[in-house]
Amino acid sequence: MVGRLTADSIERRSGVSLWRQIADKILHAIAIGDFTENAALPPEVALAERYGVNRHTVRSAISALVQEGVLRAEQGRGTFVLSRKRLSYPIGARTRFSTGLQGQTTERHIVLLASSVEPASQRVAEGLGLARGAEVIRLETRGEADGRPVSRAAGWFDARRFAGIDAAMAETGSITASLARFGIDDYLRQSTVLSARHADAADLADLDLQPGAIVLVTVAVNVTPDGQPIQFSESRFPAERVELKLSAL
Amino acid sequence: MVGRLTADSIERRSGVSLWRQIADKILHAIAIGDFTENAALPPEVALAERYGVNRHTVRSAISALVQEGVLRAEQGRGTFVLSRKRLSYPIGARTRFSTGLQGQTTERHIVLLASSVEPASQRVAEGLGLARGAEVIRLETRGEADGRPVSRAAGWFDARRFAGIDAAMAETGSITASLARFGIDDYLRQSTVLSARHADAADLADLDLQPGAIVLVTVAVNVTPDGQPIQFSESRFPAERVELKLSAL
DNA sequence: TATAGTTGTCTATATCAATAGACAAATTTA
DNA sequence: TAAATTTGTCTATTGATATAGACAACTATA
Repeated sequence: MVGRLTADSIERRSGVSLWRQIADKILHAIAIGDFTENAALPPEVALAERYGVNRHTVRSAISALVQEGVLRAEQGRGTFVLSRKRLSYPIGARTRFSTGLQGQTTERHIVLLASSVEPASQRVAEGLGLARGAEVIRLETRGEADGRPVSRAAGWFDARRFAGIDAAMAETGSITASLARFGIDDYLRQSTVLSARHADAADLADLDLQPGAIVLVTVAVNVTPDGQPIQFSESRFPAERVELKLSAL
Repeated sequence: MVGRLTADSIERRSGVSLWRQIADKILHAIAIGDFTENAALPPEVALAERYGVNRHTVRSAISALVQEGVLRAEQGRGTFVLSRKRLSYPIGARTRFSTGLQGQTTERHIVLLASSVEPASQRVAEGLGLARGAEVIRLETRGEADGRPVSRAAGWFDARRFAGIDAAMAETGSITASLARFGIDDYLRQSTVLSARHADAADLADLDLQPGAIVLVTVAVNVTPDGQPIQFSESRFPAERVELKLSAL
């Protein structure tokens, strides 16, 4: 029902071009493992027939994916899959960036892109249990695994309790390690709200995506084991490279 | 960072038309509550300027949303928001359709669209702990709340253990009630894998969506309290109407 | 009752997206 | 080597997308 390169799923006049839709389908098929690495895609004429479009339209889709580094086309031979399956990012009671991707990647780390002190917006204040306008520290981060961006997040912390967490983050490259410096040995994911949308210009730049890509968005609150909110965050994941695995909390 | 009608987020040559991107932005802004019901949208010229596009392009976006029933345009007065915020669909250890939407809707139910007996595919077999090709019953369902489709799911059950569950489902309109007839008083969500993609033709028809819409996809396994798999399912949710709230398992 | 502000309609033009067909170039297979 | 298969390139045409400008129609307000 999902994922196979099925015929019945191309929409015209949708505001999404046919080549983009076909590119998305190929990406999805690769992501769920329909094509192993180095496998050959069906020839262009076959794909065109399957989707009921012109061969040139299929070529547009393929060339976009070649551009993205997902496929490699060889004249006379065929078109081949380069990239691997989607990463499976676990979300649970103890959601941690690095440990979650162990086994799937050889290397991963978090980069601190920017930090600032600002008054809490309505939703941040609610999430952290602070008064609206209270000072909070915002950390803008990007998660990378094997050299590819896999997440882009903003995290907010009570400025009074966590003064200097930006420096700690820059030094350690780890939220968990930074919180440890403030006496937080353990923390739990209290709530996660999930949505999806098209990537905007910022996402495209931050996550190295091509226009038209989809991002998964999580808005979450982390708390101490006794239920005290310590972090409010909004994270964006490239849907073509990451799926979220919801594990037992 | 997210959600406001921001200027910096329109991509050209993306395979997604500008009017579709703007329509998505407006939908998102409504969904996260930037516009309350009956609120007026900024005038077309203002939106055009904000996004750096022609007024006619904004009009295309608006007319698509009027078509979808999200907005109402009145000549001389303005354009107004009709629809409410997204439903928040809870996913946790005891994910149940009806109870999860209580409080947010006045009415909700599940419609059985089709059922069949078939050999288990690789992934269904893995999910249910059966041999590949073992007989399974597939139930195709649609969840509706206040008359609007909010989910479209396929569920698979071991045909030997749950023979007749299709009839029970048709009669009761509830997975929980149907399972109860087979002695399952309680069941837990064991795993959920989440992804997002553009809606395909089937989604458009089933979920009453417009072309270009995004769907959230969950693939889940439900087990008895002692860990025995009883249901494998794949559900699709319209991202413009539903967000997923991951609660404690 | 003017006037300003807003949506609705029309014409025209340029660019992107998609189709159609033909043939070249490279590789594999018979 | 010849034939079949597959990707690459080119020309031409059509329809959708986007821009630009002008003005009509309607509403609210000064």
